[in-house]
Amino acid sequence: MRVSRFFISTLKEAPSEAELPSHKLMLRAGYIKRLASGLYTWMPLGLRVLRKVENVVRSEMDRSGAIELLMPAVQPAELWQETGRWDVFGPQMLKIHDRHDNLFCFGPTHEEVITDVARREVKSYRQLPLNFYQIQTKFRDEVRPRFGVMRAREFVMKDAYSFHADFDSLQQTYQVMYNTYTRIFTRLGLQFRAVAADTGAIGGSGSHEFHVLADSGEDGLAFCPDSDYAANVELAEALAPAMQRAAASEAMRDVSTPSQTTCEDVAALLGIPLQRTVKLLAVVTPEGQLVILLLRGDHQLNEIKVGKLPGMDGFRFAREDEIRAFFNCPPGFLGPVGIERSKTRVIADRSVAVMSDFVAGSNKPKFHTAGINWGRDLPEPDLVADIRNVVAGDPSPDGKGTLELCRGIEVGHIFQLRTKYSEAMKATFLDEQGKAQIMEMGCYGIGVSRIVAAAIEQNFDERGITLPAGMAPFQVAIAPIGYKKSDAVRQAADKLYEELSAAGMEVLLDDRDERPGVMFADLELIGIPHRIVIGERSLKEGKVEYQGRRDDAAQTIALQEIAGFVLSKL
RNA sequence: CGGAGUGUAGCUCAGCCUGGUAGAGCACUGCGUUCGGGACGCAGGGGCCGGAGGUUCGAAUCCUCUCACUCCGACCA
Repeated sequence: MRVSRFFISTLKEAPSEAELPSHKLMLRAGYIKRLASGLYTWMPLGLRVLRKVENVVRSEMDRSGAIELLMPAVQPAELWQETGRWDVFGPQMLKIHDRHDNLFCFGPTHEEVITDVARREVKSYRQLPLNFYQIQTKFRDEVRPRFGVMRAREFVMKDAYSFHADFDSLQQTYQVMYNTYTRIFTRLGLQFRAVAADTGAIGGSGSHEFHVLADSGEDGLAFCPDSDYAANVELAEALAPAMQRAAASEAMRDVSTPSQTTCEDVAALLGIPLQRTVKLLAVVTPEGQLVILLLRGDHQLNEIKVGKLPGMDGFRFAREDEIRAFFNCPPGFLGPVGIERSKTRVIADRSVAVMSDFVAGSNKPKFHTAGINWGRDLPEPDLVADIRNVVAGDPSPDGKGTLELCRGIEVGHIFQLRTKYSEAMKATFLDEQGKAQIMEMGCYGIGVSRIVAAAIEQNFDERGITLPAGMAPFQVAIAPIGYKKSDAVRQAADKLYEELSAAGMEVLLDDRDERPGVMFADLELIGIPHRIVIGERSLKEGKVEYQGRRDDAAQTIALQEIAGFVLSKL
């Protein structure tokens, strides 16, 4: 491709909305342009990168035995009403209606549509197993789109759905997909980790997420360096402390905390470790009951774990007026002592249940209570459960060593759906006995457009994007110095361009006749892995200059050898 | 959804407090000089100062409402 016939629009300064390196660089390099919140145009350069990712995903999916199809982006409401997800999915789903006032949505995912395909098309166990996939634009009306295409509302996803005669078959395909995903992310040159995961709104049983490792990632991951345990923090279990609760040694008494409303401030004032404090969170169940959650001062609530407790699915945090009405005390001084248990439930985290002589709010403004002990000062909790996020240093749930934490960008997620959708939509087949059976299902997603951002998050330097050749928009750039002025340079550049192109390389010839600095800056910013500079000076000696995008310095290569040299690099 | 902040040229931003003819750098057009790391000079084009209402002789500037965007939070009581 000649730059004069292509479209490159780079920026010296990044638009102020961008925060992450990948977002800034994608805007500066002209990969993407923002249209509205969470909506981006893939400009020609960025589209080339997106297509490369798509192609790797497609080739590996094909290789795994999955079969590509393409479903409509717009889906009728009735399908979603069949599975009950029309309401469950909530405001994340973009609902639209046609001229006849029929309801549709712009598909956030395609379980319903594909299950409809399967129940119409699959009659016999002989047709199973099947694994369909598509690469398609999805729309999810995110609460807070951010980081460019990392968390966009409209994005490109590869979604696959498998159908099985039995659970064994599902597990086999699940494992094939696990291996396929591992191959895809390895081929793309990404540093990633597969972790056990929560199933969220998609549902089902077993589930793994694939995360690209990055400090800017929105997900916390827990892993054990001494074993193969790895899980999303949402899911990672905090084991019950091995220690027994110590006997009470202090008398319970109120302490003045005039302006200390957080555990941190109270601990600092009293000169005690944060681990000696307990914080109280008031939540409300869908039935309207106020429930008290207790956590150690240094721990964080895990809302997903709470949501899985009996009666707690769909809980929300109490509003301040509800708190004042219940405790007769403003937030900041709430505690578990003296609570009328008949009106509430007290759920204590496992680590809180073994505490003694602890400090919590007093339910009196400007005071906290110290020396609190279970049994003596208040009844035992109604429920002891794991409701906190694990922290670094917690024992690994598999009993082998301690956990470490890191952050990741979720780029893939595989689920064993089992019969959640096939049952609701009556997707059945006839088994060997001619008896109707419900199909087992799996589903497997990859955030194709997100991968582009995640890959750049792992591959950049102060000059721009440094994507590996498999993902870069072009593989080789030719930068002629004085393209229009020097016949020798122009002829050599054109000839080399033809030669490399004929060899099957994706070559970008910078024939803009720009000054060298401008060319170099652009080519580095947009991330071309290999650059050949042709100038009059070295050309007289039959030489050109080569520099890899990640090299510190250029090297001189004979013009006759450069094609073979670059080819060997690819 | 809650909090904070920002909306002025394609991009980055100044001007606003203290109302009085709308600015700079980059980008863009033309001419010239330059030509191996984002050149220089001269001459240009480009703005309903997010929108609506109000105050005022006069509003980018003050007031009210509204919309959009960004960040933080959505739990730490």
